[in-house]
Amino acid sequence: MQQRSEETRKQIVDTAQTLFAQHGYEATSVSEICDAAGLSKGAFYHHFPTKQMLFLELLDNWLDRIDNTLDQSRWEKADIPQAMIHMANTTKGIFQEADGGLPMFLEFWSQARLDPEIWQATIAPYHRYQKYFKLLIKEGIAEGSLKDVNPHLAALMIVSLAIGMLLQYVLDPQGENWGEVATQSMHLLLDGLARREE
Amino acid sequence: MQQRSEETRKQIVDTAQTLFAQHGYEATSVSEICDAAGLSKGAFYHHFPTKQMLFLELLDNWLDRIDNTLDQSRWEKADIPQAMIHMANTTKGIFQEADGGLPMFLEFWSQARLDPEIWQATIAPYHRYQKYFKLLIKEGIAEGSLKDVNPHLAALMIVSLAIGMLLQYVLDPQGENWGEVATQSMHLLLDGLARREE
DNA sequence: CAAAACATACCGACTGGTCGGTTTGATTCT
DNA sequence: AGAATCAAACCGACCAGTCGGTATGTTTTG
Repeated sequence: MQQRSEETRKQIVDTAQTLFAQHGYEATSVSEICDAAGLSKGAFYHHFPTKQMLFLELLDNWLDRIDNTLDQSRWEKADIPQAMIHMANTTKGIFQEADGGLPMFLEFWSQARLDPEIWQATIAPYHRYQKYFKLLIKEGIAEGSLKDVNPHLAALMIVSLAIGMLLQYVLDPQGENWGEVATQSMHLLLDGLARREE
Repeated sequence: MQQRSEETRKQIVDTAQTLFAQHGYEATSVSEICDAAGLSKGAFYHHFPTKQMLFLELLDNWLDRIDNTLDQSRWEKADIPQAMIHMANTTKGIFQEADGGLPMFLEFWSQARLDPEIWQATIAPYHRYQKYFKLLIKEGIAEGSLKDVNPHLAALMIVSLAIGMLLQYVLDPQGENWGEVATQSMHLLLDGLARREE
């Protein structure tokens, strides 16, 4: 019993993931998901209270995968700048992890920005990343590998860069080798653009 | 006669701008726009072929205003880094220029990303900005105020930063003084984060 | 058998867009 | 001047279809 139930649930999630990525959240109807999954609407609403809740599950899955990817590159590096560069390297994986699903997250979020409940679910992880990098930079300053910059500001910058690149990746996936761009950007950010007097 | 027509058209555009910003693009129906504008659906479709086309007009208006804002800070420059910082200063104005309308652009774009025609209308200005900054950086390198970095890459970074901050501004307008953050970030980007051996 | 799992038929609300008709205001004709 | 004319501007009832969600029935499973 539980066996079949879980399979069905997984089937719904997987199918929805694919269709959302393909046509977007709004453009994909519950009926379409059911048809493609070879199930009925009854089955769908047996497993999920609303379409939104199904989506939130997808969102959580994705955030979890990001967290894992990010944490992995945290521990092996002794030096903060190196850790940051390594993180930039993993960006490509994060891009692909979403597997074309990024636009749908964006769409969903922009739709649900007025719903307080959904709003919390989306903004919380964002603040988490902000704090994460702030801490990282503080460590870097403490260990002397980074300048004595404003950690909060620097963290905002890094998050901005990440978000900006994610968005551009969505916009134009083929236009650039975004994984490479992420890595090089981190180097550039660490070194600075302006010529120094020597 | 033409007098009235233009007033009506403006009325539609203004009302739509407000409602889209308030509730989003999809969530705002044509009927709602008509009601709020004190007009009929017939009037609406007399002036605009589709809801999408009305939106594209709003988009164009906004892009024009950005271009103007950006170009203004271009000519008084003495030195490329200074011009870049000055541009970062104007970011705040660009944020406010959209006046709560940013989410709707995002939503619309994420919805219409599969429509080739709309796609062109949205991606073209984006590429324009990329080239604009690339050129700026080349000039900076030529005049010796910038390091000999990869101009394309640096331009991508700046655009990424801008996009990322725009998005975060949308996400959390009150959370930070984003105008100030933009300015400081540009300084940080020019100087770099990493401590130099001296 | 009871409860969970799934299917089917259906609902009410709402959508963008259409269409035949009416109003308006400037132009032309007498 | 004033009546006739005509096209642009505007109205609003009305599609044809979609949507998320529900109520009720049927099958499967422990």
